[in-house]
Amino acid sequence: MALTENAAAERRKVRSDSGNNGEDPSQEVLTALRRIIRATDLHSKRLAREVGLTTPQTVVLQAVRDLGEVTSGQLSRHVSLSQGTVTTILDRLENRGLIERYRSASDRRVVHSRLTRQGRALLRKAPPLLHERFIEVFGDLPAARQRQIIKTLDEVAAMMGAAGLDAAPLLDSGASAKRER
Amino acid sequence: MALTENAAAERRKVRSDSGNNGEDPSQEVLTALRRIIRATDLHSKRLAREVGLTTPQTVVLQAVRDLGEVTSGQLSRHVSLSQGTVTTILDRLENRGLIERYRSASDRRVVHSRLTRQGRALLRKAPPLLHERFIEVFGDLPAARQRQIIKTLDEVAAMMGAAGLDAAPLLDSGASAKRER
DNA sequence: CTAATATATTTTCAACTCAAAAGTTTTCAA
DNA sequence: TTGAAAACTTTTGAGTTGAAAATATATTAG
Repeated sequence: MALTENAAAERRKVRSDSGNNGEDPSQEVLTALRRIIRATDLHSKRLAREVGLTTPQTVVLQAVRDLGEVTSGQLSRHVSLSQGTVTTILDRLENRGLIERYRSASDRRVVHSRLTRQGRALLRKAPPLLHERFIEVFGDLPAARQRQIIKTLDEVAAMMGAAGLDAAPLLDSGASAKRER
Repeated sequence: MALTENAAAERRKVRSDSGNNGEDPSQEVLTALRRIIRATDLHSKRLAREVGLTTPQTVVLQAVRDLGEVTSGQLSRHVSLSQGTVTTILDRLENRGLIERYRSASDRRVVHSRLTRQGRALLRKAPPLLHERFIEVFGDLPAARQRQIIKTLDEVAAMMGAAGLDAAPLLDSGASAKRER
């Protein structure tokens, strides 16, 4: 009996809900993410043109700098990219003489990477990995707001199932313990 | 005395030199974004395996459904992808018989796309564009928190320069001089 | 009417990305 | 010792991505 009225009421509620086009909230998340991803792509292409290094190349190069003699597996976990992806990026960096690769003497399966002099020099010119406007605007926010944003982004990453991937490498910084081989 | 003006300079000074231990907040944003982007990539690959449509393909297909007879330029703006990208995705969808393309009779430069029966059928199986876990967890959050998250993501997108990028840069010459036609 | 210009799309190019398969080397068990 | 299994890395295959060049068509100035 009251079914039709309930349906009508529900529709009315949905339609008048917010100023926007009655979008499902997940949809809005998706749209926002797509714009963020596109912005990072555009920025990366611009860096490639102006500085000669894309964002992923820079991230990997910095990781090589920070981790020292490092295997591609460690790199892969550190920068959140698959092993194959890291290999192709290292290929390019090696071809340009920015890094060197060599097999470990003790275990010839593993391949170490390290910066060359040129890689170190190029890295000093430090291409900014985020849009300048972002760095500027973000840096002007109150510290509390900055933390909120980071926390929200981490939450979203966790909700998307990205949590476990970097759990292991947390040891990287602390695992300087005793790893004798 | 110049202290207030040095705020910006101080911000920039926060670049750590050799091991970036200090965890500059921008760096944390970058890391979170990379994990989010990776999660969306992984999800897209999984969809491709299980449903036969990647995320971008689904997004474009849905846009064709929602916009009706649509040009690739309109699609490009609607889904936040470059024109060339949209073309390659439409190529794939067309090859599989999910859409049709045909030139406009009135202006033969423009190409319209529309769903085929099969495209419509496949869309009804609606592959979820976000990780199920995300949809579930996100949906359980209070509505106010959901809105906060969306607002934060939109803010981040805007800070990265992704806000009005679609239309504006196309009119680079003359800067919005209005001309009667 | 013709040439220049503008508009819409596609093509080309280089890079990124992951999964899965393939290739090496090491370790371990029988 | 000899296989088999495990551990690492690279290769392969398919798809996404944007910039810039190339095409095709339309519009406009002279």
